[in-house]
Amino acid sequence: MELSWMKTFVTVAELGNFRKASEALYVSQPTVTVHIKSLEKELGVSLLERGKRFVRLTEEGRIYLKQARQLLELHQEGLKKIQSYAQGYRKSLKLAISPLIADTIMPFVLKKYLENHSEVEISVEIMESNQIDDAVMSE
Amino acid sequence: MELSWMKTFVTVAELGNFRKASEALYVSQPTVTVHIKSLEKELGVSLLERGKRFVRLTEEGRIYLKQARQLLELHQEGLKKIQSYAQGYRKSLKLAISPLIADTIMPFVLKKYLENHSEVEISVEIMESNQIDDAVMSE
DNA sequence: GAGGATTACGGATCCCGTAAGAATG
DNA sequence: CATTCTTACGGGATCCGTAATCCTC
Repeated sequence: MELSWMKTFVTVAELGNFRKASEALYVSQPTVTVHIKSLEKELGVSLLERGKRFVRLTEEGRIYLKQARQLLELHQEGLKKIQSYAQGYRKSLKLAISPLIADTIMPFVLKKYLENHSEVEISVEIMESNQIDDAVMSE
Repeated sequence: MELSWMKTFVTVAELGNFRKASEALYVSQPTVTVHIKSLEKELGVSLLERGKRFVRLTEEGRIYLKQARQLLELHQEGLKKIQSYAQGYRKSLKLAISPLIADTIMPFVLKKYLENHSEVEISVEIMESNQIDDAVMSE
């Protein structure tokens, strides 16, 4: 299942016209036909009713349109999320430290850090040094 | 963007192992490698950290895993919804009728119908006969 | 004949599996 | 040398655009 098929379908549904959709998506008209057919074949239902001089959604098409929109939306969100993260944005930081450090150095270091990174959410777990290795490995 | 890549990724993440994933998905091991690489390339981030003797999610991977799961779930729901509909299940019925009918025949017919189809949700719109044609055409 | 969708078709690309390679323990 | 992931490679399928066809106005 190819997401671009859904995008094509949604575009056709919105523009009500294969040619306009092909222009909006910068592909040829036959490609639109093929995308729609592929989608219909994979779903096993007919999504668009090809009238004489118009294209209309079938009831199945109307139902699936909602789904496809949600899916594409979710996908876009995912892309955004993952890429903003990759660009360096962080919102949480997990720390595992030994009891000794936790009582002595850490409070001071943490205070300093948060002064400069107030947007970062920090969670601290206190455990023995020899457990930290495993904890990190197993995330 | 191919949904099967996400499926492969989720499977690898769950099984923590390319080979096991390949067996679970009934594909060869290289195919798993390729799917993951394709996904990583398209997202522009590294999802899995290939250790010497293990495979682990990167932070990006952890974030995207949630997304991918949601997306696949949504997709499954969509398939189910559309196919149960195609099998004949209906839950709503829209009617457009003229004022005269609405006052005379319709109430009786509707009552009868609902006695036998209690699961169907009906919405009635009253409009002039000559408008009904256009309304149906434009859905 | 203009406009819009489908079908036909050819070349480029992609996809998957097999085989070989690399790295680890 | 057993296990596991990656790279190489070849044949088949797929994908897209151009061109031709169909159909309606």
